[in-house]
Amino acid sequence: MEPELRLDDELCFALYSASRAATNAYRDALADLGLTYTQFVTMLALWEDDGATVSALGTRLHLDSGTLSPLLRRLADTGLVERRRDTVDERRVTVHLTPRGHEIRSDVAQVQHRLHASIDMTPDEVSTLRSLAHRFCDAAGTRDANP
Amino acid sequence: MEPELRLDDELCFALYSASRAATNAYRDALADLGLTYTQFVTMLALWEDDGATVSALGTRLHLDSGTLSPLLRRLADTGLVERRRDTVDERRVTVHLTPRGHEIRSDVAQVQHRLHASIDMTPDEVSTLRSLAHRFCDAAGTRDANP
DNA sequence: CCTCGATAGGTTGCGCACAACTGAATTGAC
DNA sequence: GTCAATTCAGTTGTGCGCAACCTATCGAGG
Repeated sequence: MEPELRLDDELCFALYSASRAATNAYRDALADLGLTYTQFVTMLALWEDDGATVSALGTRLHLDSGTLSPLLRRLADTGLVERRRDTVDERRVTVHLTPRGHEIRSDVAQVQHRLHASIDMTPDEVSTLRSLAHRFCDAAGTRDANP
Repeated sequence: MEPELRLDDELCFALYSASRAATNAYRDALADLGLTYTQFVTMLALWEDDGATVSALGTRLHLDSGTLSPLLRRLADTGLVERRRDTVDERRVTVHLTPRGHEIRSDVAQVQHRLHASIDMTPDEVSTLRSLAHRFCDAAGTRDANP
């Protein structure tokens, strides 16, 4: 007498599978550049906003310091970014691209272009999927704060 | 001179964000039932196919034994499933729902129903998003084995 | 000043995901 | 029948993702 609960009918499972499929599609190409998937999206955020604070990156990527702190340490270890304690407000840490961090941008763009081309979906489908995913994000992200 | 590389234009980031938003939406309700998100989808698979082998679950969920082995151990520890070494082929392990594993199905169905209702999207949008996500999965999942 | 609350970033612990590997069981070629 | 290749589940190691917690710093009110 249960309603559905069919795995393939669940939107959440479709998104979960699609997200991991995307991550896996990127894995090898990004590994050649010494990046993981999350490090890659963090670099995307930094190419848009070099010198952002850790919390600004967290807002942009929906990640908290528990994820970002060690991730940024690894990006610093591999020489792609540099972390500086803000002199005005010493609680803040700003993240800056190194020359090498700027350099790999074109390599990453190539990887992107190659993977986009290999996906057998029309531009319309891709566009619809992307905007619906954003809509879902907004709809699900509105946490009800009922006191 | 770089193409785009805008975070919000990237399909992969939209899927990655949406997937995590879904997981987060489920987290609290599932925690009340003693489940994590991956354990929840594993239970969905088992309610469809009780007694499946570990590798069958892996195929269904796109997960490998490195993820499933410890996960199934935890589900066994909490008394929701039982693992049995197949007597015919002793390499195989079959996973069986316990009475408690069957019991919580209705609770999980309620959680699902509640969360589905709280998403502010039309049935059409949900349906389109789900089928496009499946399409993306298939398109990205086809790994090219070029020797 | 000084305290109090809020904020920023870091650490710890747990549970995924996945690669790489291990060992046991089975299958296939001969 | 024997042995090499394959299959299956499990283990190890790394890197997220997130909750819970910690410390240091800042800002406002007294």
